[in-house]
Amino acid sequence: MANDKTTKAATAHTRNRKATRRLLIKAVGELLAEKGFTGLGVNAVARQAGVDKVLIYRYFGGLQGLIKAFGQEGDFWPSIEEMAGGDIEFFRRLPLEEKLVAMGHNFLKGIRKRPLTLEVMAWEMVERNDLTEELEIIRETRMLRFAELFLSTEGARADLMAVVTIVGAGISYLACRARLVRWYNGIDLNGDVGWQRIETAVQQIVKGVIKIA
Amino acid sequence: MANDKTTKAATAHTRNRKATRRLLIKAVGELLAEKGFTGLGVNAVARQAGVDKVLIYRYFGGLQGLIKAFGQEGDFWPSIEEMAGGDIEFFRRLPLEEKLVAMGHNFLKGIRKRPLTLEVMAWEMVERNDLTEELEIIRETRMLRFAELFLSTEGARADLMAVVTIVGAGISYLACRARLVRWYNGIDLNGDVGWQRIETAVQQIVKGVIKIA
DNA sequence: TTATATTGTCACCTATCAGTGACAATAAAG
DNA sequence: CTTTATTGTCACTGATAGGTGACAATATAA
Repeated sequence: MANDKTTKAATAHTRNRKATRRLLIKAVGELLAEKGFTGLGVNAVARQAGVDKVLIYRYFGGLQGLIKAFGQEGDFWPSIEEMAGGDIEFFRRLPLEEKLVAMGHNFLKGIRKRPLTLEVMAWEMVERNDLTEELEIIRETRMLRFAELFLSTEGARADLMAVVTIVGAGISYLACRARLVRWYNGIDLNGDVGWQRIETAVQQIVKGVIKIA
Repeated sequence: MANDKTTKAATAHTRNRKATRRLLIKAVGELLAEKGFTGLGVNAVARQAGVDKVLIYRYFGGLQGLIKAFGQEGDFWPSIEEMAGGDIEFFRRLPLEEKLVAMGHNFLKGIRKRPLTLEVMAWEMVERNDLTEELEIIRETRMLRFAELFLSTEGARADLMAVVTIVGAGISYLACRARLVRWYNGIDLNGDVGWQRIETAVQQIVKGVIKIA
């Protein structure tokens, strides 16, 4: 009772700059996962890391710098390989329709298993900062590169990129929203049944759009 | 310089409870539009309304109550009539494909012209409170009612509701995101050209899905 | 006019925020 | 061992947050 100050036991007497930096970066991830970005401040991060907040300024120039460093260490978006399902050569030989379906499936799976990404996506809706901007750039370039590599639009009458955008945005929205709210249009976003409906609908969309094209 | 305290001139000496309530509710909307919900606190709202913050507690029991009252006064979602394009009887007689296209068009138009709705949608991604919960309920029941009224699924092989969900979620995501970020998958969300691509893609999706069904 | 309940103002509380300066403890270089 | 630069702790500031109690100004009812 008497000494309740050390919420996280300040065992960072190690006098090791690199280790302390890691502690701080780790603390950002932990806080982001536990409380979301609303509880992300200099004081909170320092407390979580069990380190004095002044070191955030010394080592990162402030919270922005720390957040940026955090962003550079993270695996936030599915890689191109992951989006392709692992085997890029195999993927390349698939017919366009199957490519798109696999892409939807892998993207959905990829972001749903990354809680920090969902958190940051929600953040992007609200505020711009070093982290969200950097992640925007990564996602943007990666998607464009992916399209360039695999989504040949020759002879396609449909605007494939726009369709992919809507579907991707829809998946992002639903996955992000599912963190806090269970139902959307009567679909249960907390259960596998609901997500199966979403995946099937993606398949149907792809199939239909390809038929047009 | 000397007296800089009255940011909004405290002319609410009127001693009129109803009028003061209105001032406070209006201030919520103004702040939400100007600064987003991050700057939405007891102090800020009171300052914006030119009224003492204690009245928020007296008249609304706190910020939550005020926000709830704000939600009840607002026109946040397109009405069923608006979604149908104005003339419900005319809409009812349209073929399913055209219904869906019109619905997408009207929904997109309806939320893009409601900046407060976009703000609250971003809020929903981050936090649950009286306002977001109430708006969830309104949207959910309204969408289900709309589907029940117009989207007869007899003989449809596709899961129309799931498709509508993805497209609606995608539109919501893009509209909401466009407040802060301009580009998404190389589509310019600040210009009409980009949004035209989105609308056309919605048409293509609908057309394709109907063909399957 | 007087008594009462309502409306609004003000001063103040505690907690927390971002940020800084001073200083002790330690490691590394000489 | 001594000097020096680094690492980490601590105490503080000024600003702002949510929240409350006391009191003045006013309208209303008697």
